[in-house]
Amino acid sequence: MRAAVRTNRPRRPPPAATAKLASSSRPKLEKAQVPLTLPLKSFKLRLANGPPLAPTPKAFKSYAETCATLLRLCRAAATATSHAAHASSSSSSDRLPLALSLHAHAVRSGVAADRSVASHLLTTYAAFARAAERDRAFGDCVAADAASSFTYDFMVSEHVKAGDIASARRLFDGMPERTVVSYTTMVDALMKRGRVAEAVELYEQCPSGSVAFFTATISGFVRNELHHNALGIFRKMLSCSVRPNGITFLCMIKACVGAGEFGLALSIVGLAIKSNFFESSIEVQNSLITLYLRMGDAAAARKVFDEMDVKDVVSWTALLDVYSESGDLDGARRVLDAMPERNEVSWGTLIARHEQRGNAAEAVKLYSQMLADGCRPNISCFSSVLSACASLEDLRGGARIHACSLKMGSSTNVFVSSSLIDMYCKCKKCRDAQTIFDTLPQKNTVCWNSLVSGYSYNGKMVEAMYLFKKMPARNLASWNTIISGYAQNRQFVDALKSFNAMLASGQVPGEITFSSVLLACANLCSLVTGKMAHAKTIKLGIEESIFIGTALSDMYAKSGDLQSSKRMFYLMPERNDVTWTAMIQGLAENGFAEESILLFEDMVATGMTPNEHTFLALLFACSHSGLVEQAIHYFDKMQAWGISPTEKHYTCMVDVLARAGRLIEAEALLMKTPSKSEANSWAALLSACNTYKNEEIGERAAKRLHELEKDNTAGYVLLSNMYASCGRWKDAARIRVLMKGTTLKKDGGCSWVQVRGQYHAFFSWEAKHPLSMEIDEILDLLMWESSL
DNA sequence: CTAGGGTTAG
Repeated sequence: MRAAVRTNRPRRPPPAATAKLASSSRPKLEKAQVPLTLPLKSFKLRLANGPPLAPTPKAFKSYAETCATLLRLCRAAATATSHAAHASSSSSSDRLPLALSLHAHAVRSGVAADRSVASHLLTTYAAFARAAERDRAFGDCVAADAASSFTYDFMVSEHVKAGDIASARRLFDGMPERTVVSYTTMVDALMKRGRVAEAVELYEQCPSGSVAFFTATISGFVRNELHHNALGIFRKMLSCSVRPNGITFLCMIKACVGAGEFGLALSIVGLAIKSNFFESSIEVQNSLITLYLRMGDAAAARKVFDEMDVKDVVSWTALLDVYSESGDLDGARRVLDAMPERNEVSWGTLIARHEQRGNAAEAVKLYSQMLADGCRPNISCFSSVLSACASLEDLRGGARIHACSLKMGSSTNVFVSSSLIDMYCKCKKCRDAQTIFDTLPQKNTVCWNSLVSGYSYNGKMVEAMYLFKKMPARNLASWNTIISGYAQNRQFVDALKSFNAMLASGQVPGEITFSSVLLACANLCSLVTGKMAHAKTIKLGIEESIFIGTALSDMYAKSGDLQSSKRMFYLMPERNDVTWTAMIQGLAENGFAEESILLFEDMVATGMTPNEHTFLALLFACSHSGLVEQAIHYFDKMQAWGISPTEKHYTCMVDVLARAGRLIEAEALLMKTPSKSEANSWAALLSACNTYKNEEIGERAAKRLHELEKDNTAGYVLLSNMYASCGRWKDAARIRVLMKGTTLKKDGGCSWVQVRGQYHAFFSWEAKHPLSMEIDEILDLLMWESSL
């Protein structure tokens, strides 16, 4: 069954083309083929007898009309061949020489300057894809003052079709009188290229309006995600008493969906039904499926689909998305298999949904199935599957798709190349990403952002900043990329510097910006900067956002201002699991273990589901306050909730047991740890063995620690300390010598304060601060005073 | 010569 479909597909044109062919081109083709031979033959005969003169104006007119009709027949033959492959190619190829001789003949007999003949000549050459002759015919037409509005309209649209907007615009500007049709063509072309401002200017200049003109403007705004502007145009259109048609309704449903104006959408659907544009248009019905889907009413969407008389690939694909959106990807797959025919959009939808939900492997698998089904991937498809490869760090798969996009000529598309840059960077191939970037003929801000983000992902902040500075244009995402890049690489001071540069540049920060900025403030314990950021969120009116609220509460807690942290937490209009976890963690880190545990119980009481991070914060609280029994209780409870402990949970548990001196239990738990790679757990145990002077377990722990991490300095220090504490000085010294031999340097502690915007750092292993002498003196003084 | 605007995925 599937095999039959597969073999048929490449031969069959896409459904949209079929519909178009059926409605417009095919009747034309038949009309052209029947009378084609007869008049042309008689005309050839007349040509052979020499050009007839046109003695009376009436004869001249009829001769010109004949000429025009014949040229129309020639053109019809040309368009018929280019539209349908099954039309006999021989019949059209001999039409071009005929058209050429007709042209010559028309010139000789002086009818070439006839408006009708001139425009037919033009359209004939265009249909034969003879751009040079077309332009010459147009020039002659203008010179002979035979250029009608249609001629200009036609040429403007020819330039637009060729992608030459500059020429189209020049011609449009030079038109003796601009028509609504040309306004429509220009507005549409500019909108499709994202040049909204220029399009709007033309829209406002246009003195009148037609359905197509208003609809093109609406569609342009929708395309550029300016949905509310689209709604405004619709109102304007109605106030000009221009009646919307099926296409207008289609665009308006899209506009309402984009703007989230569902009520309005439904009344527009009502209007479409009343004016009979609903039943007659499969497209309007298809867009209604998506409308209900976006409204969250899957049942209604399904009902629309079921009640449709005629369904096409688009209807089926929309249904497929109804299943994907509700999370039923298996159901979506069943729809795909049940579809009478599939196209690249159907596959692409399923691939994209899998990719978005984190099923990257499935997305890649579906991609190969799509190829096997005979569908050619398009831009969005490449983009989704490359993102999937990026998250899988699948360099081989990604490179294969890169090769495929190269073959199909899509690799230089900005969407595809941004995904390629991202994919290579995630696979740690920054050089390849850079090469792709360098060879791009035109790049947009997204391409730049991808590479900047790629370098910061690989910890190369110098390169990232170099690129960032070179960017021709920066948007909010660019600033977010560089700021979060610094924050992720723990260069918090640089993150704040970039934030200040952002504000100075006039770019308004967004929620994502603040989450990085507040993270930086929290880690620098820079309460003053954090408060300033807080003030900015209030000014921007985003302090009520759940992300901002959580980040603020976290920042205050990490900076030690628990009062403010709690106030933020309790004032938040809504909280999620992350919010609760941050507060529980904040209390725990500041030593309020009991309060932390109470808050956890509150969280559960409100019906919120704790996640693995919540339990980690809770166990952390217990371990820092020596609440052994509680820790054991919550560790068991966590598993009852269906959350399996990670290495970090085990580390916390080992720590709390070991600190309480329950070394045997701690070691037993550690042996049960599924992944035995967590060196910190063994270090915690070793440290406790040091405190409780247990050499036997201590030596085993040290051995494991050494196996796991040869370069783990902490292990050496702990072991050495343990020997020292037991009085085994020789062993202690041996470890110290070993450390020196491995050129290991003991990691030291570091603390800092911020004074008038300047950071002062103090290291445990060396006195580096230039004022350390003075500081020590003051410290002595303070200690002496407090001892009085 | 009756144009010019279009449904599904990202």
